[in-house]
Amino acid sequence: MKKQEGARITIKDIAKALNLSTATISRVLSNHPGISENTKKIVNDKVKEMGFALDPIASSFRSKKTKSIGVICPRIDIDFHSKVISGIEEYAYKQGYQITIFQSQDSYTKEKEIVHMLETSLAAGIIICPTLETKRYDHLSKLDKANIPLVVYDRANENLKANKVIINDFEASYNACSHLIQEGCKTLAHISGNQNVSIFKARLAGFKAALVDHNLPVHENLIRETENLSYEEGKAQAEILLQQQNTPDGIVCANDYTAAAALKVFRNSGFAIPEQVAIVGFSNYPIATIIEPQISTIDDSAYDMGLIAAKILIQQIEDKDMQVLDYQEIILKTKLIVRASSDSKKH
Amino acid sequence: MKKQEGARITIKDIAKALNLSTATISRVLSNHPGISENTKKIVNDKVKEMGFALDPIASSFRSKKTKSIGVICPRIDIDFHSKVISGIEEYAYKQGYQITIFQSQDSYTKEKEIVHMLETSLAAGIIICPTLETKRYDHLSKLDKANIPLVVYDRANENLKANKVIINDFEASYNACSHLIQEGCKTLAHISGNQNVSIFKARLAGFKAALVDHNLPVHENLIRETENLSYEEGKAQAEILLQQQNTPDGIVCANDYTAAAALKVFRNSGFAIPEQVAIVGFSNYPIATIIEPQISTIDDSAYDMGLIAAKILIQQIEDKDMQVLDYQEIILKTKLIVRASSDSKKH
DNA sequence: TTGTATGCGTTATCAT
DNA sequence: ATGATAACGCATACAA
Repeated sequence: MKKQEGARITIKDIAKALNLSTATISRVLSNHPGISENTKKIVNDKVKEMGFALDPIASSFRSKKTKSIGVICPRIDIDFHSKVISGIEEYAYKQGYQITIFQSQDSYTKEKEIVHMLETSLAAGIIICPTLETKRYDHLSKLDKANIPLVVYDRANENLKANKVIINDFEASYNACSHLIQEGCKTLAHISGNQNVSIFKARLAGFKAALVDHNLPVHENLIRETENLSYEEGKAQAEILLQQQNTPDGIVCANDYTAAAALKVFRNSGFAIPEQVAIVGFSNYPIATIIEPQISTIDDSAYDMGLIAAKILIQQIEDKDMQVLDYQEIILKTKLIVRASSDSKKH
Repeated sequence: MKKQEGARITIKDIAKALNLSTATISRVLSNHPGISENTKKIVNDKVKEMGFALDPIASSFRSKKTKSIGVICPRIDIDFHSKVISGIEEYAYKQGYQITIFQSQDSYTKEKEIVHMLETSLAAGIIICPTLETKRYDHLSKLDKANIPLVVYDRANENLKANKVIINDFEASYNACSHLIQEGCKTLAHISGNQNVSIFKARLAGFKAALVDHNLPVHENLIRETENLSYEEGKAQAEILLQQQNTPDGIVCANDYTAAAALKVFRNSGFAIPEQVAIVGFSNYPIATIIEPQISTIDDSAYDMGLIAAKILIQQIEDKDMQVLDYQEIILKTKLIVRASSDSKKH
């Protein structure tokens, strides 16, 4: 009886065609040792000839291993996260892994739900940027027991023991502030992000430390917290700064949207940028080079962060037996990019 | 003998605990008709009590169906695509589907490779924005035979028979141009995208049609094609426009980056915006409201596009039996957003 | 309404 | 170096 039209070609068909056992075919296909070069060749040839491909589902089912990496981020359509994911995808694809993406919408409940689902669906590993709400980490720590490797990126709380890929927000912000001081600023302001989030706390701390180290006063009234670092919030806070007695001559912003907003508010009020007020942003968004004057900023290497997160995750997936003893913590270098908004020489 | 610690709970365990057959458990779990309310209840209770969840891999293996939607786009870290994907993810997640993401990097070869892989991995369906290089569509049309529903978004070639979610680029561009004409512009320019791509062809065609319909001349020397609609290319083309005898008093740009560039070039050369040159962009990028003056643009409803793509895909996945006869083509409404760059009244 | 039995395609164990 | 065969967890055809 002829094989039904359209039916899937299986390992059995290859075995039959070559008078070999399915075991041998399987071994060739997964590069097991102890197969003669000759059979390797004839099997591979036949596989190509018949256009055969392993059924990844059957394979996963039997081996209890998948090639699928779960990625959880607050939202995909935020520039930073989409760049990270782009880096993850590119590396993972080359290594034969697929990435499955989830948006937590910054909801802790949803994050837990997604993690649990990935656990039961046998994800090979998980890469996550935890929500702003996440304070407890049980759902993540228990992945260890389930033998699912985990990498946290960007928002890495110190209470969570896990592999981490982060940037040194403290240092980056310290450098940004020091740069403004070197440009001659004396009265410095900071437009900050949500202070419940470690990275924004670190940026504020770096800002303050730079002031202290350079013997400049910390003006608490010039430290303005925002919730989401949106352009609108930046505008509102910049307007408050404008009304202070001690108007700042330098502003370190926790992202480029708020930097753009501050720039606009101060320029519209007649301040020369950077002569009277110098401004530095954070993250190197596209707008930073489109705004006039162009905004000095910190390159946060989002793409690299994704690439490296994928790299250490896959390394752990494939070295599962060899017991990785310590969690890795990769701190990526940031780079201060000086542009017209803070560079008196260029202006 | 006690069940081994850490071993997965299966349907069998539930069956044993309740003195029912695995078939019954399976039926309850997949909501089959013809199960008494009573057994439904005791099974569901036990399932909760034991913290059981179906093994999705085993389930897929057996039923030959997955809950995984493949999404292929040129790059994730492009604002438009990340918004579309965000929409896809949100809808799909609610319906119990996962999305697996791939970047084609605008390579036709890679696109084919990915599609083929999704075919063998039994994707429940595929959502794709084809590459700029894609001219042949065999790899996509044959998904029909494999019984994998397909939805194409944004770049939908007329040669490809498939479900499509697109915007009316012709109309959007026509409206943008007509708007400038109503504002009093007589000499209109267009900074266009790659003319091998249908949507950019349509935007140019819409631009021209508006001119013709309003009895204005089409100046071929004022139609400037770019490869990627980047800010830099926009600048270069704007500078060329500046040197023409017939300097334009209105520019329709195929995206907001080139619009921002044109705005900058013309303003730096002493032109008043919008009084001497009015400008309209396309896509409503974040920069459009940050640049000064703010840029008029077209809202391309990227998020909705993703949402709807997911919706019609899942509908087809679940109605597979009922033979969807025709391909759907959804054309989303666009909206002209008038801002200072083209609105003489507001200025 | 429920139970029995089979097999999906692959990998892994044990043999040879 | 290769073969025979069991087993993974579930869904379904068929039986009762």
